Amino acid sequence: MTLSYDHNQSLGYLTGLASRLFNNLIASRFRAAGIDLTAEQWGVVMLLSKGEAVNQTQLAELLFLEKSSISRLVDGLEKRGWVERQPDADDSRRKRVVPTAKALANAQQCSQIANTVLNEVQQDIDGAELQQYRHLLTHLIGNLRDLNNANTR
Amino acid sequence: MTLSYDHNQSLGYLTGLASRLFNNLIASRFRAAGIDLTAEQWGVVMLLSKGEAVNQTQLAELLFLEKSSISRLVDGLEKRGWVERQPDADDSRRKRVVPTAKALANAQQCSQIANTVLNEVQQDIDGAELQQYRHLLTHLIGNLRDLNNANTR
DNA sequence: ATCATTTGGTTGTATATACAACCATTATGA
DNA sequence: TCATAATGGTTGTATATACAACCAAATGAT
Repeated sequence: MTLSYDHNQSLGYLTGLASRLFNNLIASRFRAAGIDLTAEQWGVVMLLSKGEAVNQTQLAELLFLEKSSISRLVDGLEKRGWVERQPDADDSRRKRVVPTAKALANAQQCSQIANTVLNEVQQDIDGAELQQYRHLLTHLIGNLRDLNNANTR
Repeated sequence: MTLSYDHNQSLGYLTGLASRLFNNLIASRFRAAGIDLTAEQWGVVMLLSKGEAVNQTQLAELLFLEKSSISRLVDGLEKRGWVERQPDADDSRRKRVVPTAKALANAQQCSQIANTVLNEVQQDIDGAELQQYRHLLTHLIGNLRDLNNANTR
């Protein structure tokens, strides 16, 4: 059967593949360094360590994830001792997600590993091209968000 | 805490986000068209419909997925009636994964939907830029594959 | 003040995926 | 030919994620 759709040229497919490879690589580097953290979990720990988020709703907004996904991500992090859920004094529905001492002690090293991976992946690519690439990627994300929202509403 | 790592500029994070948005959008368009297929499943049905793969090992190679992931993907497709597992005459370990009549009848429409999504996502982007982008993305995937393999071996 | 709505989170359920252990079958080499 | 290795798949287990249904607390409108 002949289909006009060409998977290997499809941005959707290529992007998904790159994403998986990225996450796998980060996870395996963390593992090798004795850090029990997935790429996705690192995103959360990072935001919390930087103080860019203090509760789950904020995490969901920053990471563009469903609140239920955040809930489970935080479950995993709590189980592994990277974060703790604490009650919020102002609003008892809210839960403060606080990085533990372990998180704060390891964030720097994790950050370095993540940066190293990034540098290795980009090593043979021209900086200006990369800038251009990131710019277009961000643009695509904007389009995708709009299209997804258009469907929902 | 100050970390050198900048998530919102990180290719890993951005790529993962784009990937999710892509898959969600495709899935929701299929759903809207009454097609019970995820973006990932579409990849399999597409390869089978085009005759680019006939067994699970080939699917795994083309999609860069673990054989166990393919196994489950095919389970889902079989359950929904898109494919059938058939014994291979030459090698009884192998299983032929054959698209059903339903798959063949719907592949064209799926292909169109996937193409439409792609076009909408890229609509306001210059063709040459897009070409450049895809080229770099493919390059990045190559680097990621090398790095992942270097870790494994 | 009261009732309806919104908000912050959790839980049930389903798919996507990796990794490791396993099973059966085929291929290889001594 | 027989023992060993390689191959093709499946299954157990764990995480990531979406969506829908749900609960409790806070907000708002009358």
